[in-house]
Amino acid sequence: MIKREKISNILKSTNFNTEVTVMGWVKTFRNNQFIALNDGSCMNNLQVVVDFANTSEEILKKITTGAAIAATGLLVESLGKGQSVEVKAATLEVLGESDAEKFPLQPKKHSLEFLRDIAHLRFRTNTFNAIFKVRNALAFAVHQFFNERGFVYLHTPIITASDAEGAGEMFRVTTLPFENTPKNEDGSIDFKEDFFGRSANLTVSGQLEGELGAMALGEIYTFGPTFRAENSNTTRHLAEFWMIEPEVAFADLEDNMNLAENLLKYIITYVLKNCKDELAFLTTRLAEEEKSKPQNERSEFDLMGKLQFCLENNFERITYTEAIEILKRSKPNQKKQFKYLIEEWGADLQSEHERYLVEKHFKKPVILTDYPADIKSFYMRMNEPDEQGRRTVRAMDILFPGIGEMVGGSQREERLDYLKARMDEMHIPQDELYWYLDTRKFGTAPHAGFGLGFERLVLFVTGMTNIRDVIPFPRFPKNAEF
RNA sequence: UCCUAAGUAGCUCAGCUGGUUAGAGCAUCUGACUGUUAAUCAGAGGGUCCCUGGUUCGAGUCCAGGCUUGGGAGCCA
Repeated sequence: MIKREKISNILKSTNFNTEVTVMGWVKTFRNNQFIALNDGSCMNNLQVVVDFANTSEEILKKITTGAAIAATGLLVESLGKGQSVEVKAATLEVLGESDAEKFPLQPKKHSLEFLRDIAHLRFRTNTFNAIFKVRNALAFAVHQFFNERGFVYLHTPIITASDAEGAGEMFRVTTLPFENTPKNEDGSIDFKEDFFGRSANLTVSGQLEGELGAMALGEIYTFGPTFRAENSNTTRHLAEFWMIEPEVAFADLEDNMNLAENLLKYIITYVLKNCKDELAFLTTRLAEEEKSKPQNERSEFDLMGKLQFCLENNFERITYTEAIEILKRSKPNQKKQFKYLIEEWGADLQSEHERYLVEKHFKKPVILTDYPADIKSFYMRMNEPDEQGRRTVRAMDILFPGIGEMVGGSQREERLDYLKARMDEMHIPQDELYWYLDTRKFGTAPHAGFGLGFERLVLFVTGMTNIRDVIPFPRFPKNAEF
């Protein structure tokens, strides 16, 4: 194929009157003369000027929105106002036609709901072009951050046999037939006949395996798909999502919080530096959207301002107990505006409470630590009971404005006897997790880690509000199209 | 799963207290124009009113059930 010039390069070029070949998809064709051409290399379009008097009617008719074309001609300074350069097409080839009556994208605003229905084509819009460029940059920044610090990128399994983690409903993995399924004498399914010789599921977290790696490699992280079969219908849950899970040996909760905060700030800095056009576009997009909201619901920062603010300020770090005190004294609690009123220590925080802390009280990201043991997982390190005998664990959740829980993590319980006691208490079978317990038997050490929901990060950075719009092909209840 | 709103042309939406042939803007098609920026002007075509039942002389409109979607809640990342 003829070597094409990327539009991103051409728009920056000043090599006027040289011949170039460009290939891309037609956004609009105005006045039978002007093609707005996009090849995905950047957000902006290149104007290709067609000499319609000397171009066959047959070709002109095929230059429709969505068609793929190749154009060769001189790069010149634009005569028109909206752009600095343009290509005067000497030859024009239609690579792939696009029936204008059937192509669903028009040169106008489409609702995000409609675009979700045509997720296979929504990449061709400015908005999704920007979102997936930013998503890519975020992913790259994650790897760069950890690589610079000597972390090992560990590939934990996607299929797991343990269903003891309690992190949520799991998708079953099986090759057993749906009919005449082999049964045990008691009528239950005989998984010995199944592919793995036992029941298997898609992973809900790589943490336990990650800990095994950290207890030898020192510092590891995972970054892969995660699956939850919860019937969650919200703007911040997916059945298939990507999670980043670092795990660090010889680290406590303090180190863990520092790592998470540094990671988030590093990534945001990277994107501010490397995705200027995309963030500028998304900032404008969000501002437009905010215009339709009532004044009191609009945010005080625009998207860029919000990201900048996040970098310039330390995340607020408070304990659960302190948070409860703040919430108890808060106006919405005293005026009984909360749906769930905060009355006593031990209550799980509802999202209205988290939002109050983050969006009203502190107005910045908040790290909540030391939750009551009763509402947290078995593997979190137990604190000494306080003077009132209340038990807490060394957990931390990082809450972001508009997103809620972005990060959930903890210092891990490294003391074998404590861990076993907790597992018994929570009815987690020790024999199934013998391999996990082995790390505490042989050379146990303090360690800590967390899980960062990648799509939630993309939401925050792009200013989008529905998690289904920041992953190419979202999976959620009743939907696995594409 | 619960609460709530919605589903009408390719898209966004109007359609009153049930009434004759269901509308608009954009898109599409045809023609005009030709340095346009979501081009402009004139005309034309385009409908399983989400599905299944029911009430009624008559249902886009009312009732019941279902499906899907948006928003909120729960589960969580």
